[in-house]
Amino acid sequence: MRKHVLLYGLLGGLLIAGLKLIEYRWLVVEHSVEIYGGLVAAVFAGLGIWLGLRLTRQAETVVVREVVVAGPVTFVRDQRKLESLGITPRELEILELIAEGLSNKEIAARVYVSENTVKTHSSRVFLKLGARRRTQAVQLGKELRLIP
Amino acid sequence: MRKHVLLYGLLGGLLIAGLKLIEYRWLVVEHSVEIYGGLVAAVFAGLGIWLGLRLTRQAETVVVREVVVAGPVTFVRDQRKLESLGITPRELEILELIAEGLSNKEIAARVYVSENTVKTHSSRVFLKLGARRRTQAVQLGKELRLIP
DNA sequence: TCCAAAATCACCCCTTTGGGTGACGCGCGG
DNA sequence: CCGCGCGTCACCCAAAGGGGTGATTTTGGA
Repeated sequence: MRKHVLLYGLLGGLLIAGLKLIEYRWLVVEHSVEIYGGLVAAVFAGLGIWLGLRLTRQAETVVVREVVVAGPVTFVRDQRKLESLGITPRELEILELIAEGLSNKEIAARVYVSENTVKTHSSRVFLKLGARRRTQAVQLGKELRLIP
Repeated sequence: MRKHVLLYGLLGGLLIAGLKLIEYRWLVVEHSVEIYGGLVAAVFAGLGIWLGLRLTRQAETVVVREVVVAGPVTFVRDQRKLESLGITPRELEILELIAEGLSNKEIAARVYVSENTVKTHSSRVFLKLGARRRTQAVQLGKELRLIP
């Protein structure tokens, strides 16, 4: 900004000097005042426009438009809810496998325990979730952010 | 833009007239030319700056920045997959209710049909999805973007 | 008007699931 | 050392789910 003012003043001074020269050398005629005024007006108007453009060049209005992008929603387990419900890690594991659509028998084979054990875990987790069916348990588990 | 030029000209004319008045009424003194030039320079410079600002006012730079927002992902049903699997609207409806954790009996009460009908629909939808259990059907339905 | 798809309902049979109870071992902290 | 929580397993029973077949009605379009 200060630089602009200095430049402005310098150019003005040079112009005045130039005009003085012109006035004393070959434009000392009648109506020279009008010509002089017109010249000054034109030059300074141009200078003003240039200066105005200069001043507002960096005055860019940055508009940040937020765009919702379907990003991979990172799943964060709600540990507090998990603890408040008293769901053990094993029970949660069984619930996850239930959510994958596996039967008790398949789950038993997956985690190397008997089907009866899987039934016990699932029964407990249903009790803690207040679910009557495994589909309901899955729905509740997802709602409560216990499983992805 | 044309308006600006006209305004500019008009103001310039008025200024000239004003200056003429000043010159002939009470500023007919020595060095009046310098004063005259200074005035013209100052006024036109101001005018130029104003004009420059005016012209560049609408030169806004819009920066679009994409921001990942964990927004509620709007569910869009995959109609093509639905058709390719030959799943009827009614069957889809039943699948949705299954996904909500309802039993066949509850679904029957909800849609005002017999439990046997619900069983038929669910059986068909399981067949079309290649699911053996309702939990698996739900999981597949969500994967295939048939249900939210 | 007639056909085909969709929707509806019923019955049988078997599997799976859910609920309840009881029991055993293991590890940890009082 | 004893209790407690957790994980494990077993058995029983009732309810729900799933597969198959067959049938009727509704409905939308050729």
